[in-house]
Amino acid sequence: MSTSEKHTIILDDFIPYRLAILAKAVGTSLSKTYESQFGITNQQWRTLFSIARKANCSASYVVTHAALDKVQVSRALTGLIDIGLVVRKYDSLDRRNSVLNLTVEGWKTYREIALKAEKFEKKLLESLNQEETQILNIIVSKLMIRTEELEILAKKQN
Amino acid sequence: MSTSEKHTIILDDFIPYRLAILAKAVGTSLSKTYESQFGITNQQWRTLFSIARKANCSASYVVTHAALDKVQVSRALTGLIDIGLVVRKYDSLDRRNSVLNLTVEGWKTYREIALKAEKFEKKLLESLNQEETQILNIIVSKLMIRTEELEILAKKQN
DNA sequence: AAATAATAGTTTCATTTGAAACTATTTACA
DNA sequence: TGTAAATAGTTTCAAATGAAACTATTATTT
Repeated sequence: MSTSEKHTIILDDFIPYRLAILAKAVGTSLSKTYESQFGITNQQWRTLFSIARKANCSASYVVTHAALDKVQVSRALTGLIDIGLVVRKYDSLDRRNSVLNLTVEGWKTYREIALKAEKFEKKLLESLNQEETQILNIIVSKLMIRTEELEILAKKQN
Repeated sequence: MSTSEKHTIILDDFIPYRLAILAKAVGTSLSKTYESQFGITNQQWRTLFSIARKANCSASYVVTHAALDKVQVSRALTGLIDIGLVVRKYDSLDRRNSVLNLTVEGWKTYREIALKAEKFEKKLLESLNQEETQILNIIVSKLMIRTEELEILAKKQN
């Protein structure tokens, strides 16, 4: 074995790479089920789903619950308000906080997209047996936690 | 249960979302281990790794083996050649095809990044037991295949 | 052999992105 | 009370992205 072969990483077997490819493929496939029909971006539907889950929430709530940054949420909201799916008011007790809600049309769109998303997920998971689906969820949770741990470790070394 | 709650998708439980978040977190964490030190982007190291795996390859080879599009590969190569990690010649039998190789410096950088990447993957997978790691690989493969199937099915319906 | 199509790769341009700077409001504290 | 710090959200600007148009070369057709 030559020196150059000692550390040969086969991209196809490298977990971070595999996860990136898979997540992109799944995400692209899913987005096709709503983007053209509803004219909504991934960031917008994540925002929509966050507001659906918690009425009267603020943009900050969306930031933490949709894993978007505040710039993305600000832009997603502008779009959603423009097309009449979301209404924004401001908290009278603290006028910095927005108070977000879905309109009737917003709820309708939300339900339609949610239905499609559920169907998509169901079809995707048909390829796994019940045990695998369960373990997948456990593994994803473990890897998320581990990644955070590694981040903290790395920071300490700087 | 109200109509609006019937199809409540909790983002945190939605597999496509979970995969996206996980892949992004892992990718960001990994990229920190090489981006600053080597001044190399994700696309560039994927390109580097593809060439390391197959000397004298063409840009098209990189396109298929690094899951990048031809624009990304073209730009990654420009950068890698600029900083002296890759040399490009052209196939004398078909001058459209490039013939790519790592320089001595390219091999050195490759080995250093490969070592870091391996360590990172190892640390990441420390959170899983051996069985889980195995199943993870099986699941990722199955989901990749399933996503392709769903894409084909969706296309047929248009 | 000339015209057409196909392939490999690059450049252009319009859009997307995200960090940093900014506005507006509220809180802390001197 | 007035000044500084913090918080919520928006805008700006420069870089990253990707589709489409482009160049260069080779293959195929007529």
